[in-house]
Amino acid sequence: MPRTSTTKTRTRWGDRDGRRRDILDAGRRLLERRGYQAFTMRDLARGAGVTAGLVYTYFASKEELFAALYAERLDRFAADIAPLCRDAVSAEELFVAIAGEYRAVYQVFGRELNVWAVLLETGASREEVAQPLVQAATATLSTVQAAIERLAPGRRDPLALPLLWATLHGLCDHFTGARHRIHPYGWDELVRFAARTLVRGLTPEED
Amino acid sequence: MPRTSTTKTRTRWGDRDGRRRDILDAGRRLLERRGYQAFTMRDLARGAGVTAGLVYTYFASKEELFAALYAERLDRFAADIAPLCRDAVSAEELFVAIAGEYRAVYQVFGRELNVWAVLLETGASREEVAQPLVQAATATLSTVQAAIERLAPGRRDPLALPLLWATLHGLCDHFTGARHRIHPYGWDELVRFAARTLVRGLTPEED
DNA sequence: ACCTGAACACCGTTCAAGT
DNA sequence: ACCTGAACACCGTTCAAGT
Repeated sequence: MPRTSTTKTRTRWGDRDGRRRDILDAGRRLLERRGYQAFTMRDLARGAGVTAGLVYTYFASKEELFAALYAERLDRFAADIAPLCRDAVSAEELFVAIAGEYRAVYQVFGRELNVWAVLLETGASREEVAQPLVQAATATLSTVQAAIERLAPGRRDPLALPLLWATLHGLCDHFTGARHRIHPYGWDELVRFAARTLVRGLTPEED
Repeated sequence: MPRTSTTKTRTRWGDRDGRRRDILDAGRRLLERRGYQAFTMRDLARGAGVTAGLVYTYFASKEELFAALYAERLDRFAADIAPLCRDAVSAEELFVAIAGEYRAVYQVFGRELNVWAVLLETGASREEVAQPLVQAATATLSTVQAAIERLAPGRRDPLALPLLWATLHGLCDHFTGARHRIHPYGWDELVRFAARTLVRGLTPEED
């Protein structure tokens, strides 16, 4: 076939799995390029080579499609940080490394919907939508928890993990948008400072 | 006039200041009751006793109306925390107290648009919209900064304030939505823990 | 059975026409 | 000059009709 390598072979009529992938791929592409706003079901359909109406036989709503994309991304995030958690030599370095990965997720997904916010709001009524998100989040957290226990053998408060997560979230949000007008500090600088401060604050007295 | 006290006197034809207030009041009411989503310009107009079209002679867009409401709320926030900053006896208590006030703001405004995010995105093109927001934010920050200097006379890193703010933001976001599914800790518990951890982490070595 | 394309209800926004 | 109400362009979603 005289096609350039970038041109995908067309999904066959009736290939539900392939079609579903096409839709998710188009969704991811659109989300990364243009963000959730200016993300139209008609654009999505065009990107996937189908009609808007058809998308609704694969996903019940725009929100559920978004949740599916989110779950996929969180799985990749969990896979990305697993080696970091395994190999990190200090809690401070681990925090900084995870922050970088989390920021990439946040820039695409964080603004409109956040990791857990989807869960109950749509999840209360449709458990099968929330479940992959809960699972990815839980897996991520236990990976990090294991690393914390390895790096900080001393007694560690169970509240530490939620606090670290909230801080990470706040830092990402702080650098999405236009904070530059309020303070002049950059991402690297503030994340490093946060890591140092938190590690120091969480380390037991007899340091 | 045989009117109940809850019935406002109708704004006179041509009273631009009164009309503007009516629109802002209706907007605030709608925002607090139903949130930004399900906030319709037609509902807003009905709440203010006017037509949707008229709103656009007072505010250039839904977003600018929202920014105006936000600025008003931030001014109230700044006024609310001023006495807290003046009277606080410890940095930990101050953090907890401010967190409570900030959460109230966040629950209405935080989800869709955050304090600074509006600034540049709409602000780059329309400075007069961004300016009140920047001003309210700056005023708030300097109030807090003064309190920090009073409570912690030792050398204090300038990065502390941005970190505290990001953490606050992250905590609020963490408790807006459905985090309950991931961890069992409550707001009071986690905020208290965050306050203790941050104060400890920010206090110079020779403690 | 998968899939299309027209339609529906609704949104933010504009603007000629009223007073 | 302030204000209305109809209209415009567009959105998410549905559904009869095609293959």
